Amino acid sequence: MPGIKDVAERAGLSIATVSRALSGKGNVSPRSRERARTAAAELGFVASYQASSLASGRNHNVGLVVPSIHRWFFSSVVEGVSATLLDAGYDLTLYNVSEGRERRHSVLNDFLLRKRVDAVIAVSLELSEAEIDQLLAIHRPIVGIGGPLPGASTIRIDDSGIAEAAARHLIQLGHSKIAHMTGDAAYEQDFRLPGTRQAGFKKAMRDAGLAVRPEWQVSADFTIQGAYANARKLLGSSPERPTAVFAASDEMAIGVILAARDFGLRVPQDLSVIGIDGHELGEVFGLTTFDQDARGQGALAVRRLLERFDGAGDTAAAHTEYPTHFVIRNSTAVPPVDQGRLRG
Amino acid sequence: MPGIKDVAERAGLSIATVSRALSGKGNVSPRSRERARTAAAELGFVASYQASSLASGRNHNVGLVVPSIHRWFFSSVVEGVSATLLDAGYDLTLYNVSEGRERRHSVLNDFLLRKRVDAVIAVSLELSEAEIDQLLAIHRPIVGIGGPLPGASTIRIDDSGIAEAAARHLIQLGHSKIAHMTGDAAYEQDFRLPGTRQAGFKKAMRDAGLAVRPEWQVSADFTIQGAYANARKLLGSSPERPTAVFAASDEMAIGVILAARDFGLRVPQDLSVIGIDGHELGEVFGLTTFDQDARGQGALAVRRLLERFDGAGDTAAAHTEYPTHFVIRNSTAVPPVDQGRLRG
DNA sequence: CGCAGCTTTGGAAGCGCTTGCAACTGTGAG
DNA sequence: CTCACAGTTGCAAGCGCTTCCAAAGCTGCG
Repeated sequence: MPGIKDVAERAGLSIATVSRALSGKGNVSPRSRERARTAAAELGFVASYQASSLASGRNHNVGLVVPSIHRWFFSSVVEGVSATLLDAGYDLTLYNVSEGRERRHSVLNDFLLRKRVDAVIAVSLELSEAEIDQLLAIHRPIVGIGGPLPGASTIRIDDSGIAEAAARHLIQLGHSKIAHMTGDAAYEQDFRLPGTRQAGFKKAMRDAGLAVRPEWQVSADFTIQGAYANARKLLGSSPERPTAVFAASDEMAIGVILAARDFGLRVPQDLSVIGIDGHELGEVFGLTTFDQDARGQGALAVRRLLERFDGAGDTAAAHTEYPTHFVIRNSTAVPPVDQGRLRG
Repeated sequence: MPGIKDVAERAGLSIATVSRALSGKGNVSPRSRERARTAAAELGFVASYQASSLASGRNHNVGLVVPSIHRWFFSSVVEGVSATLLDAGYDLTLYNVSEGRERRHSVLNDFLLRKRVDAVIAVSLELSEAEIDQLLAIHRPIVGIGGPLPGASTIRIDDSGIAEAAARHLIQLGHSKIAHMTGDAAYEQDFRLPGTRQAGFKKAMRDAGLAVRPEWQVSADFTIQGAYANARKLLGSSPERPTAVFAASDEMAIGVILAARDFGLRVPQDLSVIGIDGHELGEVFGLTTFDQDARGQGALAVRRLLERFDGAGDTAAAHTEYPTHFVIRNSTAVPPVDQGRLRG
């Protein structure tokens, strides 16, 4: 395995010059640069990351902390982060902390702190102040996606705003009996997102003078299967059925649609369903949704960091509201004619 | 940020002793060990990975190369690998090479070769001999999951065997008009998996004396939406319809089920569907499938590597066939009574 | 009481790079 | 023709650990 020394010998240059030539930093004559490059290529030399990290303090490695890898949002963010990082020549160290607080704790302490990553991207993870301080203390930029992260830069969509708009869309179609499927308490703890979206929903309802019926506020774990199970309860047991469901994620909206089909309810004729995400499956189900480009959010987070590394960016924590797009397909329509009213 | 020197001073020991005490290697008196630990804890000391890697040659980091992060199989493997690695105190460097050969090439060359990872886990990736040689040349163990990897250890399920068993299950139920949804050519190139499963299917058909009709051999990209689109063509256009579909993955099987529903076909009364995977969504759709524990495969791959690191394992490439379980739910049943035959 | 043989300890030499510094080269202006 | 200066280059000092080695401290047995 060739070292820089071998390259230097072969190129007839000093180690220092080779280092500068290959890294592009410092002044090197075109001639030397060319020689160094050729020699390196011929030997198949690749600089040892540990050595160069140790010497330079830069790792070319960013840590990505996600609460799960199975939810659409998270895997999409990972994809965006990964692609952008790879393009820039950075490694991605993935920390999947799905298994609870304990793992999360050990990740933060034993892994991130080991001076191993240049920066941290935390997705939908609410850290305690102490945890953030720890992270900030090691002098590494942090950017948070999809969750509040006091003291760090964040990228978020306007959760309450689009939730409100989603609900308003249903209301404007004429719905008044609207259910909301929100996220589980387990998620609330970390992400606070369920609450935010729910708040937007409630605001829209209140503004329209509509009642938020507690029995129509259901929750699930953000998965299709979880939402499916609970939507069956919602649609099967209520003496009166909602005419529309606003789900806090596309996966949950799909679960609702599947449950509706089980009961012979047609979407959108009998039941309107709206989600949030822009999941690839939305097309199959004709799902009306707010498209939040999760990949793009991941990519943006990385670009932000790269700017910082280049020294261009300012150190101040910046908060970006990532734009979303309303995608109307055919899972939402005017409510069915009220049977009771017809009869009366 | 405290260094080992600070710990040594505080503990009243030499740097060498502290290093031994904290790493657990070499003889250190219980007293010194205790002192070193306390001092390290008080200072919040964590050894720099780059420094210790440089000095020891061990990185405590394994590279995981996946072709995508969105397919069920891959994200499940990532999950299993991640959890097991984290438990063992290792970092996971993720290389998502979804964007084609070029990216793959650069990952192999510029990233993995940088002496940064202690081992490589390649999922469903077929590497050229040259690429494998390169990997083996840097003296790092490689284990492949779900794909052939000549020269490296592999973990695979019996693809052709379970495909054969799946087809046989349909045949034994009485089906003779069986379609097969296989993977795209794009996947074939790297994974060879579509072909292997297809071979199993064909063998079962041949053994039963049944014809493999080319127009019922369809393919998709392993996604629900891709399979859905092509299943619509299959079920909609054929003059004669198959009574059963064997899909090479659960996600594709689900796509088939959704397409069937669009045509008013009941599963399993009108159409039997069987998949392979053990996808979480299988339950929602009552999908009969072969459960391959993808998480478990990831975990096993890591355990294999850890054994090697501990020096216990032998260097020889080992091939493990990972067990699968047949899960019968209610997407498969006897074929519908043949209308033509009734009339005749 | 002495010594072999063990455990425990610290000194110091790296691991393979980056980079500050000083020396050296070549250029154009004076 | 000389001098100042910018562009190049190499030397050598680290980066923060691990680990070899030799020295020191113990133990127990003859």
